Formats: sequence, structure tokens, C-alpha cells
Amino acid sequence: MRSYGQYCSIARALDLVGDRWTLLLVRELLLRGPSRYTDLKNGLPGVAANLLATRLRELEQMGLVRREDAPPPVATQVYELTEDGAALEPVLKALGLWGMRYMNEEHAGDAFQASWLAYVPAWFTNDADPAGPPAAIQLVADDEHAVIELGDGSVRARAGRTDHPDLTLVGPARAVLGVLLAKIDLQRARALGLTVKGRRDLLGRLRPAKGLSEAPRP
Amino acid sequence: MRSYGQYCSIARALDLVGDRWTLLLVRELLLRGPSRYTDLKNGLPGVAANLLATRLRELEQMGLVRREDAPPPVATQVYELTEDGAALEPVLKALGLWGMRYMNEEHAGDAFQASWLAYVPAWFTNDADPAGPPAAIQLVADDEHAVIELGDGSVRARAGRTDHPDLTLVGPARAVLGVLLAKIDLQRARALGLTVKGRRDLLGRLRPAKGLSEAPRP
DNA sequence: CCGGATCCCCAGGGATACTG
DNA sequence: CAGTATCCCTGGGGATCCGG
Repeated sequence: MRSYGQYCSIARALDLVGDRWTLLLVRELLLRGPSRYTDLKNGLPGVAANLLATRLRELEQMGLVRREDAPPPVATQVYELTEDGAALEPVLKALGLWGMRYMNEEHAGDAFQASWLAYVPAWFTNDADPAGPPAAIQLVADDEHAVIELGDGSVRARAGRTDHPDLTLVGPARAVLGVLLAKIDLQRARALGLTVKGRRDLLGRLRPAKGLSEAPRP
Repeated sequence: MRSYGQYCSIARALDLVGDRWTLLLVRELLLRGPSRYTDLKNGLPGVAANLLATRLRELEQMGLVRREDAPPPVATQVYELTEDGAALEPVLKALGLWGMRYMNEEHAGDAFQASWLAYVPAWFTNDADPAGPPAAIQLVADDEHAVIELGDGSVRARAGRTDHPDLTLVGPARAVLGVLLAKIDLQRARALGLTVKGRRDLLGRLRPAKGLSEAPRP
């Protein structure tokens, strides 16, 4: 990218990661951990192959990404974030938090992945009952599966499934996320196609982070 | 900008503000408040006139910027952030904080402005002695003037000058910012051309925010 | 199948000139 | 002062191809 030519830390940051696809690539590396080229390509639907290779090369040269040989089972290379690269997490959190206000409308044809389902509760909710017992919530949105695990005072989430969840939410992504962040109530979520099974009181333990509760928008 | 086509709040955010110059334009509106077109153009050295006009139109249509008639003295229009636009402040702070690690090197020819000098202490330092008496620090870097005001437990900063500062720092931007954030000591700063006059103990009241102190880099 | 490299084409951005 | 108009050029999208 052309430099903005400004001695300003915001401009400097954008000089490095302001290019198209760059921050989404960092998102993938942050959410998935060390990843192969093909996994990244799958995680970034729409990216051109050459562009992904170029970005990875640039990020490596800037010192934000490291290329390493994968551990024994696989014989290929993996890409992972360096310390400087991982330090972008607050940037992605801030962007993601701000962007939540535009998640009310689902645009037809938008891609969706389990890891994007998982980071929302993990990043943007707290446990309102930190001393409460462990619990697991199974999320299923557009056939993507994620699990929220409550306990030890934290809200953790990951892509995948769990046996014996205490609560299961199945429905369109918009409804699942809306309910998790208390932006829409169960009544409206059901109208959007949400199915709820299990201990719905657990939803009360998910307290939306500041900057979200502002006011549900039309 | 082309949409990324992903149902992910980070991608959504970048759909709106990921375009070139957009976040820097928001930075200007945030730091300067309601601004005229020409002020924005001056605050964004290097931007093409047509691009600035396009971005303002796009941001207005997205609901991030509002165009209004200026109060009586001037007969022109001003642009200002809406609530949604101003909510980008945490994003700019996160980006700016991350970018500080690349401010050690000044690139020849980089533009520099007083408002960019001011936001660094205002955003990235706290008063280590919140109950301490009011004090003012005059900053002069590359002929740009800014003032830090301590008192009432907060660190405020603005472009401009003050009479009777308690401390005055004059020198290249890199040295002034480095000293403010405790990334370089006075000894080294002086070697870089910094001049210090007044109560240098006041520097001890500026406590760098988390995410900065990590370790000065070469 | 993985990890790219190559090629073509178009939209978005840069520089400058011009206008109400 | 507040933009438009124009031209040029680069960066990115999309498809295909290629070596391991």
C-alpha cells in the first residue's frame, strides 16, 4: 500500500494493515491459530489466491506473521501471528464491536463461519454470575456449530459441538447472535426462526459488553 | 468499496470504513470537531480533492457524517460526525495505540500536525497523581504547538499554546512523543534534539497506558 | 490435493486543472 | 472556498495453469 505519509500512529497503523483483506486475514489467524494456506483461503471466501499469497508475504516481511513448518503429523507449512501481529487483537475487537450495530440485516449471499459465530460471545459478553456453576451452550446457525462454555468467571467460545449442552440455540445467525447479545428477545427471535431447547435462564448470564446495549436499532 | 460478503461484524465494519482515507477522515472529524471541507483537506495532506468529496458523500449516506450549516459568523457548511460515526473512537484509539510501536522512525517528508501531537498524551496516558495540582505542558514539535493540561485526575490535550507553561518541550516529534510516553529517556531525547525547560518532574505524572510500556524497540 | 504463479480486465485511487 | 471534471495508472477480482 502507498504510505499516507503522515507522522501519526493511526496513519502508520493503516500503512501496515489498511490494505484490503489484511485485517480479515489477521482475524483468521487470530481466531484459528496457526493455519495452512488453504485453511486461510477457505476462511476468507472471496479472496483471490494471488492476493492472499501477496498479503502473507507482506505481513511476513513486516514482522506480523511468521511462516513455520507444521508439527510432524502434517508435512506442510503453517502461518501464525507474531507478537506484533497478535497485538492487533484490540483493533479487531473494537472494529467488531462497532460493526455489531450493522448486523441486524443479513445480506443475501453473505458467507458465514462457525469461528465468526464463536467470537461474538467470547469477545463481547461477560458472565453475569461469575461464581455460577459451569455450563455449555450449543449454537447452530446456518449449519455452523459453536459452543459457549461458562465457568470460572469467564465466557469462552469455540467452533464445534458438545455433548449434553445445557442449552441449544438453532436458527438463522441473526437470531442466534441477537439473542446472545440481548438485542432481540426470545419472542422476536422465534419469529425469525430460532429454536430454543434447554435452560433458557442461562441467557441471563450473558451480559453484553459496554457499547452494545445502547439501544436496539430498527 | 466492494462488500466482503461475510456475515461478520469485523467484515461489516470494514465494508463501511475500510476504504482508503476513510478512517483518517474520521480521525480529523473526531479531533477537530465540526469542520469545513477545506479544513479537512488541509488536515489530510495527500488526499485528492475528488476522493475527499466522494468519501464525505459516502459517509453522509451511511449515516456516519452529517452536513450542517455553520453557526452565523461563517456562511459555509460544516461536516460533523453523527453518533454512529463518533462511536468509531475506540477503533481509532486501538489503531493508534498499536501504531505507536512504529513511530520510532520518522520517515523523511512525512506530514505532521498539532492535533496528532495532542491526541497521543490525551488518549494514551493517565495522570499518575490524580489528586495533584493543575499543571500545563507546552509541546512544540516541528513548529506545531500543543498543550497538555493536567488536573482533576485527567490528562487533556489540545492544539495551540499556553502562557506560563510549567514545562516546555521543544524538538523533533519523535523525541517529544518518546519522552511523553517514557519510551526514551531525557538523555537520549536531548541527543535527538529535544530542549526541556521547566519542571521536568511533571513528566513523571504521565503514566503510559497499558499496551505501550511493553518494551522499547530498537 | 496443496500452494501458489500468471494473465487479463476493470474499478478505485492519484494528480492536476477547472468552475460556480 | 467548495467542490467537479478529466486523465492516467495501479491495485485488486477472477479464472486458469503449474510444480510438488
